[in-house]
Amino acid sequence: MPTDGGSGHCISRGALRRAALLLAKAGDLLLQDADRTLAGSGLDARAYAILSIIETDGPGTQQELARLLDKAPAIVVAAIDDLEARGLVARTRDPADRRRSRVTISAAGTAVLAEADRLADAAFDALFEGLSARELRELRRLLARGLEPMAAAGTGAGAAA
Amino acid sequence: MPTDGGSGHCISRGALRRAALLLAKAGDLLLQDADRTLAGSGLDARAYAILSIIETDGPGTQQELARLLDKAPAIVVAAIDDLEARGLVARTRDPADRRRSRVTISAAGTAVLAEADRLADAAFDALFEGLSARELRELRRLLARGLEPMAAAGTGAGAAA
DNA sequence: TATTGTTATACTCTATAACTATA
DNA sequence: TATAGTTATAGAGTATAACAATA
Repeated sequence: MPTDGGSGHCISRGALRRAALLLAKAGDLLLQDADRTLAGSGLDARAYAILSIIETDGPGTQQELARLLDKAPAIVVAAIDDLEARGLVARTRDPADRRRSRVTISAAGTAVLAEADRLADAAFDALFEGLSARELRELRRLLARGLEPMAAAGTGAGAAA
Repeated sequence: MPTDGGSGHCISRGALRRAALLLAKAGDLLLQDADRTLAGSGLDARAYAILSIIETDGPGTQQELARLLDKAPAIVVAAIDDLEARGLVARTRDPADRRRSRVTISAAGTAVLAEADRLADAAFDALFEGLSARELRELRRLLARGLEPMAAAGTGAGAAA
Protein backbone atom coordinates (compact mmCIF):
# COMPACT_ATOMS: atom_id res chain seq x y z
CA MET A 1 0.00 0.00 0.00
CA PRO A 2 1.48 3.32 -1.09
CA THR A 3 1.73 4.82 2.37
CA ASP A 4 -1.66 6.50 2.55
CA GLY A 5 -2.99 5.50 5.94
CA GLY A 6 -6.05 7.70 6.14
CA SER A 7 -9.22 6.96 4.20
CA GLY A 8 -8.96 9.96 1.88
CA HIS A 9 -10.20 8.06 -1.12
CA CYS A 10 -10.17 9.69 -4.52
CA ILE A 11 -11.34 8.60 -7.93
CA SER A 12 -10.64 9.71 -11.48
CA ARG A 13 -13.25 11.31 -13.71
CA GLY A 14 -12.36 8.65 -16.26
CA ALA A 15 -13.50 5.92 -13.91
CA LEU A 16 -16.62 7.88 -12.93
CA ARG A 17 -17.81 7.73 -16.51
CA ARG A 18 -17.27 3.99 -16.91
CA ALA A 19 -19.50 1.59 -15.04
CA ALA A 20 -17.10 -1.34 -15.15
CA LEU A 21 -14.21 0.70 -13.75
CA LEU A 22 -16.52 2.19 -11.15
CA LEU A 23 -17.59 -1.19 -9.91
CA ALA A 24 -14.04 -2.51 -9.76
CA LYS A 25 -12.87 0.61 -7.96
CA ALA A 26 -15.71 0.48 -5.47
CA GLY A 27 -14.87 -3.12 -4.65
CA ASP A 28 -11.22 -2.24 -4.19
CA LEU A 29 -11.97 0.69 -1.90
CA LEU A 30 -14.35 -1.41 0.17
CA LEU A 31 -11.74 -4.14 0.64
CA GLN A 32 -9.16 -1.55 1.64
CA ASP A 33 -11.58 -0.19 4.22
CA ALA A 34 -12.37 -3.71 5.35
CA ASP A 35 -8.90 -4.14 6.79
CA ARG A 36 -9.52 -1.12 8.98
CA THR A 37 -13.24 -1.54 9.50
CA LEU A 38 -13.39 -5.22 10.36
CA ALA A 39 -10.31 -4.97 12.55
CA GLY A 40 -12.65 -4.29 15.45
CA SER A 41 -14.14 -7.74 15.01
CA GLY A 42 -10.77 -9.47 14.56
CA LEU A 43 -11.64 -10.61 11.04
CA ASP A 44 -10.28 -9.81 7.61
CA ALA A 45 -12.37 -9.77 4.46
CA ARG A 46 -11.75 -13.44 3.73
CA ALA A 47 -12.66 -14.65 7.20
CA TYR A 48 -15.81 -12.54 7.00
CA ALA A 49 -16.74 -14.14 3.70
CA ILE A 50 -16.10 -17.63 5.04
CA LEU A 51 -18.16 -17.14 8.18
CA SER A 52 -21.01 -15.69 6.16
CA ILE A 53 -21.03 -18.70 3.86
CA ILE A 54 -20.99 -21.22 6.70
CA GLU A 55 -23.73 -19.44 8.62
CA THR A 56 -26.12 -18.76 5.75
CA ASP A 57 -25.46 -21.68 3.39
CA GLY A 58 -25.05 -24.25 6.16
CA PRO A 59 -22.07 -26.42 7.10
CA GLY A 60 -20.11 -27.15 3.98
CA THR A 61 -17.00 -29.01 2.99
CA GLN A 62 -13.75 -27.12 2.53
CA GLN A 63 -13.83 -27.81 -1.18
CA GLU A 64 -17.25 -26.19 -1.43
CA LEU A 65 -15.81 -23.17 0.36
CA ALA A 66 -12.89 -23.08 -2.05
CA ARG A 67 -15.26 -23.14 -4.99
CA LEU A 68 -17.49 -20.36 -3.65
CA LEU A 69 -14.50 -18.21 -2.77
CA ASP A 70 -12.84 -19.05 -6.07
CA LYS A 71 -9.58 -19.78 -4.26
CA ALA A 72 -7.28 -22.79 -4.10
CA PRO A 73 -8.04 -25.41 -1.43
CA ALA A 74 -4.73 -24.63 0.27
CA ILE A 75 -5.95 -21.10 0.95
CA VAL A 76 -9.09 -22.38 2.63
CA VAL A 77 -7.11 -24.80 4.80
CA ALA A 78 -5.01 -21.97 6.19
CA ALA A 79 -8.02 -19.72 6.75
CA ILE A 80 -10.00 -22.44 8.54
CA ASP A 81 -6.94 -23.33 10.61
CA ASP A 82 -6.89 -19.78 11.88
CA LEU A 83 -10.62 -19.54 12.50
CA GLU A 84 -10.61 -22.87 14.31
CA ALA A 85 -7.69 -21.87 16.52
CA ARG A 86 -9.75 -18.89 17.60
CA GLY A 87 -12.78 -21.02 18.33
CA LEU A 88 -14.99 -19.39 15.69
CA VAL A 89 -15.52 -22.54 13.61
CA ALA A 90 -15.09 -26.28 14.18
CA ARG A 91 -14.17 -29.14 11.88
CA THR A 92 -16.15 -32.36 12.22
CA ARG A 93 -15.43 -35.41 10.10
CA ASP A 94 -18.36 -36.50 7.97
CA PRO A 95 -19.30 -40.01 9.21
CA ALA A 96 -20.64 -40.93 5.78
CA ASP A 97 -17.32 -40.11 4.10
CA ARG A 98 -14.48 -39.66 6.54
CA ARG A 99 -12.37 -37.84 3.98
CA ARG A 100 -14.70 -34.86 4.14
CA SER A 101 -14.67 -32.41 6.99
CA ARG A 102 -17.78 -30.35 7.61
CA VAL A 103 -17.06 -26.86 8.87
CA THR A 104 -19.56 -25.44 11.35
CA ILE A 105 -19.77 -22.04 12.95
CA SER A 106 -19.63 -21.77 16.75
CA ALA A 107 -21.67 -19.51 19.03
CA ALA A 108 -18.66 -17.23 19.34
CA GLY A 109 -18.33 -17.26 15.55
CA THR A 110 -21.96 -16.23 15.14
CA ALA A 111 -21.47 -13.34 17.53
CA VAL A 112 -18.34 -12.13 15.76
CA LEU A 113 -20.09 -12.43 12.42
CA ALA A 114 -22.99 -10.30 13.65
CA GLU A 115 -20.58 -7.60 14.74
CA ALA A 116 -18.73 -7.80 11.42
CA ASP A 117 -22.05 -7.48 9.58
CA ARG A 118 -22.74 -4.29 11.43
CA LEU A 119 -19.33 -2.85 10.58
CA ALA A 120 -19.48 -3.95 6.94
CA ASP A 121 -22.93 -2.46 6.45
CA ALA A 122 -21.73 0.85 7.82
CA ALA A 123 -18.65 0.78 5.56
CA PHE A 124 -20.84 0.11 2.53
CA ASP A 125 -23.06 3.09 3.31
CA ALA A 126 -20.07 5.31 4.03
CA LEU A 127 -18.43 4.43 0.72
CA PHE A 128 -21.37 5.79 -1.27
CA GLU A 129 -21.52 9.07 0.55
CA GLY A 130 -23.33 10.71 -2.35
CA LEU A 131 -26.47 8.61 -1.91
CA SER A 132 -29.52 9.09 0.26
CA ALA A 133 -30.79 6.29 2.52
CA ARG A 134 -33.44 5.46 -0.03
CA GLU A 135 -30.92 5.29 -2.86
CA LEU A 136 -28.65 3.07 -0.76
CA ARG A 137 -31.50 0.61 -0.30
CA GLU A 138 -32.13 0.66 -4.02
CA LEU A 139 -28.44 0.05 -4.75
CA ARG A 140 -28.37 -2.95 -2.42
CA ARG A 141 -31.50 -4.32 -4.00
CA LEU A 142 -30.14 -4.01 -7.53
CA LEU A 143 -26.82 -5.66 -6.64
CA ALA A 144 -28.58 -8.59 -5.01
CA ARG A 145 -31.18 -9.05 -7.74
CA GLY A 146 -28.60 -8.74 -10.49
CA LEU A 147 -26.33 -11.43 -9.11
CA GLU A 148 -29.10 -13.68 -7.81
CA PRO A 149 -29.08 -15.99 -10.87
CA MET A 150 -25.52 -16.99 -10.01
CA ALA A 151 -26.68 -18.38 -6.68
CA ALA A 152 -29.11 -20.76 -8.37
CA ALA A 153 -26.38 -23.09 -9.62
CA GLY A 154 -23.69 -24.26 -7.26
CA THR A 155 -25.00 -23.52 -3.81
CA GLY A 156 -27.84 -25.96 -3.38
CA ALA A 157 -27.77 -29.65 -2.60
CA GLY A 158 -26.55 -31.45 -5.69
CA ALA A 159 -25.57 -29.07 -8.46
CA ALA A 160 -23.31 -30.43 -11.15
CA ALA A 161 -19.68 -29.38 -11.44
CA MET B 1 -6.89 -19.32 -10.74
CA PRO B 2 -8.25 -22.69 -9.58
CA THR B 3 -8.48 -24.24 -13.02
CA ASP B 4 -11.94 -23.04 -13.94
CA GLY B 5 -11.54 -21.62 -17.43
CA GLY B 6 -15.17 -21.09 -18.35
CA SER B 7 -17.22 -18.21 -16.96
CA GLY B 8 -19.52 -20.35 -14.84
CA HIS B 9 -19.60 -17.91 -11.98
CA CYS B 10 -21.35 -18.85 -8.78
CA ILE B 11 -22.04 -17.00 -5.56
CA SER B 12 -22.97 -18.03 -2.04
CA ARG B 13 -26.29 -17.21 -0.43
CA GLY B 14 -24.30 -15.73 2.41
CA ALA B 15 -22.79 -13.15 0.10
CA LEU B 16 -26.14 -12.47 -1.58
CA ARG B 17 -27.52 -11.27 1.74
CA ARG B 18 -24.62 -8.92 2.50
CA ALA B 19 -24.18 -5.80 0.42
CA ALA B 20 -20.49 -5.35 1.20
CA LEU B 21 -19.63 -8.92 0.20
CA LEU B 22 -21.82 -8.58 -2.88
CA LEU B 23 -19.99 -5.51 -4.04
CA ALA B 24 -16.56 -7.02 -3.44
CA LYS B 25 -17.58 -10.21 -5.22
CA ALA B 26 -19.03 -8.34 -8.18
CA GLY B 27 -15.80 -6.39 -8.55
CA ASP B 28 -13.79 -9.61 -8.42
CA LEU B 29 -15.91 -11.33 -11.03
CA LEU B 30 -15.74 -8.34 -13.31
CA LEU B 31 -11.93 -8.22 -13.11
CA GLN B 32 -11.75 -11.95 -13.81
CA ASP B 33 -13.89 -11.44 -16.88
CA ALA B 34 -11.81 -8.45 -17.88
CA ASP B 35 -8.84 -10.66 -18.66
CA ARG B 36 -10.98 -12.54 -21.14
CA THR B 37 -13.18 -9.68 -22.26
CA LEU B 38 -10.60 -7.02 -22.88
CA ALA B 39 -8.23 -9.48 -24.51
CA GLY B 40 -9.82 -8.53 -27.82
CA SER B 41 -8.53 -4.99 -27.38
CA GLY B 42 -5.07 -6.08 -26.20
CA LEU B 43 -5.51 -4.41 -22.82
CA ASP B 44 -5.72 -5.69 -19.28
CA ALA B 45 -7.78 -4.05 -16.57
CA ARG B 46 -4.94 -1.80 -15.45
CA ALA B 47 -4.11 -0.54 -18.92
CA TYR B 48 -7.80 0.14 -19.46
CA ALA B 49 -7.94 2.17 -16.26
CA ILE B 50 -4.84 4.14 -17.20
CA LEU B 51 -6.04 5.00 -20.70
CA SER B 52 -9.41 6.08 -19.34
CA ILE B 53 -7.74 8.41 -16.85
CA ILE B 54 -5.46 9.98 -19.44
CA GLU B 55 -8.26 10.48 -21.95
CA THR B 56 -10.90 11.85 -19.62
CA ASP B 57 -8.86 13.65 -16.96
CA GLY B 58 -6.30 15.02 -19.39
CA PRO B 59 -2.55 14.46 -19.62
CA GLY B 60 -1.23 13.82 -16.15
CA THR B 61 2.05 13.06 -14.47
CA GLN B 62 2.92 9.51 -13.57
CA GLN B 63 2.65 10.31 -9.91
CA GLU B 64 -0.89 11.53 -10.42
CA LEU B 65 -1.64 8.25 -12.14
CA ALA B 66 -0.10 6.32 -9.25
CA ARG B 67 -2.27 8.22 -6.79
CA LEU B 68 -5.49 7.67 -8.73
CA LEU B 69 -4.73 3.99 -9.22
CA ASP B 70 -3.59 3.67 -5.60
CA LYS B 71 -0.50 1.80 -6.73
CA ALA B 72 3.23 2.35 -6.24
CA PRO B 73 5.01 4.58 -8.79
CA ALA B 74 7.11 1.63 -9.93
CA ILE B 75 3.93 -0.11 -11.09
CA VAL B 76 2.92 2.86 -13.21
CA VAL B 77 6.37 3.07 -14.80
CA ALA B 78 6.13 -0.51 -15.99
CA ALA B 79 2.58 -0.08 -17.26
CA ILE B 80 3.39 3.12 -19.16
CA ASP B 81 6.53 1.50 -20.60
CA ASP B 82 4.33 -1.18 -22.09
CA LEU B 83 1.66 1.19 -23.39
CA GLU B 84 4.32 3.45 -24.90
CA ALA B 85 6.07 0.54 -26.63
CA ARG B 86 2.74 -0.25 -28.28
CA GLY B 87 2.23 3.33 -29.38
CA LEU B 88 -0.91 3.89 -27.32
CA VAL B 89 0.53 6.66 -25.14
CA ALA B 90 3.51 9.01 -25.33
CA ARG B 91 5.72 10.58 -22.68
CA THR B 92 6.64 14.25 -23.11
CA ARG B 93 8.84 16.11 -20.67
CA ASP B 94 7.16 19.04 -19.02
CA PRO B 95 9.14 22.15 -20.12
CA ALA B 96 8.19 23.97 -16.93
CA ASP B 97 9.62 21.21 -14.73
CA ARG B 98 11.76 18.76 -16.62
CA ARG B 99 11.49 16.16 -13.89
CA ARG B 100 7.86 15.63 -14.74
CA SER B 101 6.75 13.63 -17.73
CA ARG B 102 3.27 14.25 -19.06
CA VAL B 103 1.59 11.17 -20.44
CA THR B 104 -0.69 11.70 -23.42
CA ILE B 105 -2.91 9.27 -25.29
CA SER B 106 -2.31 8.74 -29.01
CA ALA B 107 -4.88 8.35 -31.79
CA ALA B 108 -4.29 4.61 -31.72
CA GLY B 109 -4.74 4.67 -27.95
CA THR B 110 -8.05 6.48 -28.28
CA ALA B 111 -9.29 3.90 -30.76
CA VAL B 112 -8.26 0.99 -28.55
CA LEU B 113 -9.89 2.66 -25.56
CA ALA B 114 -13.15 3.06 -27.45
CA GLU B 115 -13.15 -0.63 -28.30
CA ALA B 116 -12.32 -1.53 -24.68
CA ASP B 117 -15.20 0.67 -23.50
CA ARG B 118 -17.55 -1.28 -25.70
CA LEU B 119 -16.33 -4.62 -24.33
CA ALA B 120 -16.32 -3.45 -20.71
CA ASP B 121 -19.86 -2.10 -20.98
CA ALA B 122 -21.05 -5.40 -22.35
CA ALA B 123 -19.26 -7.31 -19.57
CA PHE B 124 -20.90 -5.10 -16.94
CA ASP B 125 -24.36 -5.75 -18.32
CA ALA B 126 -23.66 -9.48 -18.66
CA LEU B 127 -22.52 -9.74 -15.06
CA PHE B 128 -25.88 -8.54 -13.74
CA GLU B 129 -27.91 -10.94 -15.78
CA GLY B 130 -30.85 -10.64 -13.40
CA LEU B 131 -31.50 -6.99 -14.24
CA SER B 132 -33.56 -5.37 -16.99
CA ALA B 133 -32.10 -2.67 -19.21
CA ARG B 134 -33.83 -0.04 -17.13
CA GLU B 135 -32.47 -1.46 -13.87
CA LEU B 136 -28.98 -1.60 -15.35
CA ARG B 137 -29.18 2.11 -16.14
CA GLU B 138 -30.33 2.80 -12.60
CA LEU B 139 -27.47 0.73 -11.17
CA ARG B 140 -24.93 2.65 -13.23
CA ARG B 141 -26.45 5.93 -12.14
CA LEU B 142 -26.36 5.03 -8.45
CA LEU B 143 -22.75 3.84 -8.61
CA ALA B 144 -21.64 7.05 -10.30
CA ARG B 145 -23.64 9.36 -8.06
CA GLY B 146 -22.56 7.56 -4.92
CA LEU B 147 -18.85 7.82 -5.66
CA GLU B 148 -18.99 11.26 -7.26
CA PRO B 149 -17.94 13.13 -4.10
CA MET B 150 -14.60 11.31 -4.22
CA ALA B 151 -13.83 12.89 -7.57
CA ALA B 152 -14.23 16.39 -6.19
CA ALA B 153 -10.95 16.29 -4.27
CA GLY B 154 -7.81 15.10 -5.97
CA THR B 155 -8.58 15.21 -9.65
CA GLY B 156 -8.81 18.91 -10.39
CA ALA B 157 -6.10 21.48 -10.74
CA GLY B 158 -4.58 22.07 -7.33
CA ALA B 159 -6.06 19.85 -4.64
CA ALA B 160 -4.03 19.50 -1.46
CA ALA B 161 -2.32 16.24 -0.54
C1' DT C 1 17.76 19.60 0.28
C1' DA C 2 13.45 17.93 -1.86
C1' DT C 3 11.03 15.73 -5.72
C1' DT C 4 10.14 12.98 -10.34
C1' DG C 5 10.94 9.18 -12.51
C1' DT C 6 13.53 4.90 -12.69
C1' DT C 7 15.78 0.55 -11.39
C1' DA C 8 16.73 -3.23 -8.18
C1' DT C 9 15.54 -5.95 -4.23
C1' DA C 10 12.61 -8.19 -0.74
C1' DC C 11 8.30 -9.59 0.66
C1' DT C 12 3.46 -11.29 0.38
C1' DC C 13 0.16 -13.90 -1.66
C1' DT C 14 -1.41 -17.51 -4.50
C1' DA C 15 -1.45 -21.54 -7.38
C1' DT C 16 0.76 -25.89 -8.34
C1' DA C 17 2.54 -30.03 -7.09
C1' DA C 18 3.55 -33.85 -3.93
C1' DC C 19 1.73 -36.55 0.06
C1' DT C 20 -1.71 -38.97 3.42
C1' DA C 21 -6.04 -40.96 4.40
C1' DT C 22 -10.13 -42.59 3.01
C1' DA C 23 -13.05 -44.46 -0.48
C1' DT D 1 -7.88 -45.76 -9.02
C1' DA D 2 -9.94 -41.50 -7.53
C1' DT D 3 -11.02 -37.87 -4.10
C1' DA D 4 -10.74 -34.61 0.46
C1' DG D 5 -7.67 -32.55 2.94
C1' DT D 6 -2.98 -31.20 4.03
C1' DT D 7 1.84 -29.68 3.38
C1' DA D 8 5.73 -27.85 0.75
C1' DT D 9 7.46 -25.45 -3.19
C1' DA D 10 7.65 -22.11 -6.86
C1' DG D 11 5.96 -18.24 -9.30
C1' DA D 12 3.45 -13.70 -9.90
C1' DG D 13 2.65 -9.29 -8.21
C1' DT D 14 3.62 -5.68 -5.20
C1' DA D 15 5.82 -2.40 -2.02
C1' DT D 16 10.12 -0.73 -0.31
C1' DA D 17 14.51 0.96 -0.88
C1' DA D 18 18.36 2.79 -3.48
C1' DC D 19 19.61 5.76 -7.54
C1' DA D 20 19.85 9.65 -11.21
C1' DA D 21 18.24 13.96 -12.88
C1' DT D 22 16.16 18.22 -11.98
C1' DA D 23 14.49 21.69 -9.08
